[in-house]
This record gives sequence, C-alpha cells and structure tokens, in this order.
Amino acid sequence: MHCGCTPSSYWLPGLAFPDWAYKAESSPGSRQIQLWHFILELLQKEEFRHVIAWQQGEYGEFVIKDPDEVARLWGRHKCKPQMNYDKLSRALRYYYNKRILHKTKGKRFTYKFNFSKLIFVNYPVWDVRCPPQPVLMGSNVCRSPVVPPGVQREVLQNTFLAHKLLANPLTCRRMIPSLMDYERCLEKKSPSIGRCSPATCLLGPYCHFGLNDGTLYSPSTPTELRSTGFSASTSRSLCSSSPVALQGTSDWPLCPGRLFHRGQSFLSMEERIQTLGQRLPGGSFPAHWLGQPKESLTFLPPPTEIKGQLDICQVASAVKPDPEVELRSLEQDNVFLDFHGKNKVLVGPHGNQSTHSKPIVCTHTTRLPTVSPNWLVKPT
DNA sequence: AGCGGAAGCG
DNA sequence: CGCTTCCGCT
Repeated sequence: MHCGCTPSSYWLPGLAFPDWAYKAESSPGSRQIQLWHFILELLQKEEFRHVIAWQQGEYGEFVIKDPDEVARLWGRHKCKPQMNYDKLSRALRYYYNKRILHKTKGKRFTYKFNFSKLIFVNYPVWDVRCPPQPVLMGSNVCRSPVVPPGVQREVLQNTFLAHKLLANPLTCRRMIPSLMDYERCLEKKSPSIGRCSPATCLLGPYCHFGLNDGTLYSPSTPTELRSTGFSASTSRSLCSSSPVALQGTSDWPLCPGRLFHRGQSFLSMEERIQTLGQRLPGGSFPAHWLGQPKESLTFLPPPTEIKGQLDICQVASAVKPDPEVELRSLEQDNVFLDFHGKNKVLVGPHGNQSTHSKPIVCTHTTRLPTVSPNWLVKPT
C-alpha cells in the first residue's frame, strides 16, 4: 500500500509517538505516517544525513539540504510521483498553525520542530505512573540518532517511559527490575523515596533526571553530551533493554526518584510537576517551567490564549551552573555562575565541602499566567 | 524562497 | 482531516 517502499519500522524500541500521531485508516490496524513523522524518520537515519539533518546546536531545528530529494522520498512514500518541494513545503506550512513546526526565518530550508507540542502534550508528566527512568550510564554511550540535539531530557525520558509504561507496565519491569522495589517503596507511602535501599536501586551516580533547570552533569559526563544537552542515560536507554548496575559514590548516592548530591536533596521532577499541575488550570503548565527558559519560551501559547488573572505558584528548583560553565569552571577554581548567570558560586567536586560543594537550591515565588485549559492540546 | 488562500481528494 | 495541487503575491 505504500508502493512497497515504506520502511516497516520507523521507530526504535522504546520510542513511539502517540496514537493521534497516526492517521486512522479504514482498515483497522493500518496506520499512515504523517509528514512530520516522515521528516523525523529521515532525520533519524544516517543515510539521509546529506538530504536532511538536524541543525547543530539548535533545539529541534533541521535543515532540508536537498529539497528535491526529500520531496521525492515523500512522494514515493505517498505514491505521489508528482510531489515536489513546493507542495511539500505547503504541507509543512500547514504545521505552523498547529504549532508542530515553524520556520526559522532567514535560514533557507530550515524549520524547527516544536517538541513540547509534539511530545509533552501527550505524555504529561503527572500521568507517568512509574518512577523516573533510572540512569543507565556506561562508558559505551550509545546515542540514538532519532533524538535531535538539545531536546530536553525530561521530555524524552517522560515520553519514552510514559508510553512504554502506560502501555505495558510489565515491559517496564522487564527493562528495569528495580522498579518493583520502587513500587513497593511507594506502596508503603514512604515519605522519602530516597531512603530506598541503595542496593535495590539502579539510579546511577550521574543522574540527570528532573534537573533540566539545573542539570547535574558529572564532571565525567562526556563533553559531547553536555553540548547537546542530552543525557547519556536517555540515549543508552533507547538502545539497551538490559539494565546496567551501577555503583553509587559518596557524591552521588543511588536513590530512585530523588537526587542527592553530597547530601543535598533535589526536588524531583515529578514533585515539581505535581505542584505545578495542581495549580494550573487544566493541569497544564508553561513549558518553561520544565526547561531552560530560553528554549521553551518559544512554545508558549500565543498571547491571545493567555487570559485571566495571574496565579501564584511556589516552586523550589535546583539550580546548578550551566554545564559548559561548569566544565570551564572546573579548570578555574571551581567557580560557577548560577542558573541566571548572575552570581558566582563556588562549587565542585574538589572544592571544600563545607563551603563550596552545595548545589544551590532556591525557592522562588513566581507569578504564572492563568492559561486557557486547552492550550496544551493535540493538533487538530 | 517563502507565504497562505482556495479547491479538491480519499 | 491531512494533505495535494495550483497559484498569486512578496
């Protein structure tokens, strides 16, 4: 039905897009890939790197290097031999209003995915009935080609995990045996998940979970991963279904769901989201609460959709230096800038623990716009 | 190159 | 509904 030219599997294990992303067809079970899927698929594949590729360093941005070829491929897929870039680009332009894509102005053939739209919407974090994905970090970091550089770890982790887990918790348990222990922990309503026995936990020493606004990169995190803003855990988890047991360190104890660094506890992602979700109408939240403001603000709802008065929300967030700053700072007396880049902070593995080693945890009161309950909706 | 209206198709 | 086709405009 696809001219015999459609790749049969377009997603790696563990990565799937939600049902609405596939067009329901008359014949049950058959699903038609949509254009943005197709684009993502091409972007995922090494062999099309010369045709279409992620824009280095730009979150969700990609460049169509060979428009004619992309159009040809799409046309082949859709059995539309007359397809060309003019028509394909019209289809892409229809994505603007749906906020699936937008155009990068001034850059030829360059578009940008709105990943918070594509992914978050369908897997709100508070629907994740399983704990955060344990970090499976090893020396052999397997990077998934499907993931664009700069996509927030939480988006990915929650997406992958939520999909898998909501679909089939057993899969999850097979993947991550320690979740059984975690669940038992939850059933007992343990006040502190962090008190789970380290022996039963897989959370590695380099946990990246839930700290998008203050990612805790270990000094040994490869530079390439820092620069992409992409954790080894996520990439690894996409490629391997066998958990890797890791040992904790004194700096990074093994604790699922909660991150400690040198005794300092961080608010987990889930906790933060729950707090926010309860306080925002429709259970939604501004994307920038989940990511680095600069990036995510792009995808905030248009002003017309923000209405009503302001609400007040208290959020405690872990603040850590920018990883690049951290990297540099490690070579310079462990001086960091805080998340806002304003204050210099002394911190680091080699610093004096009593004065230098605490990550900053700040609680700030912020006014949030009251948003329309349906601004986070799937494309129509 | 890029945009978006209009009409049509399955 | 998600494009495809066509096209005038910038």
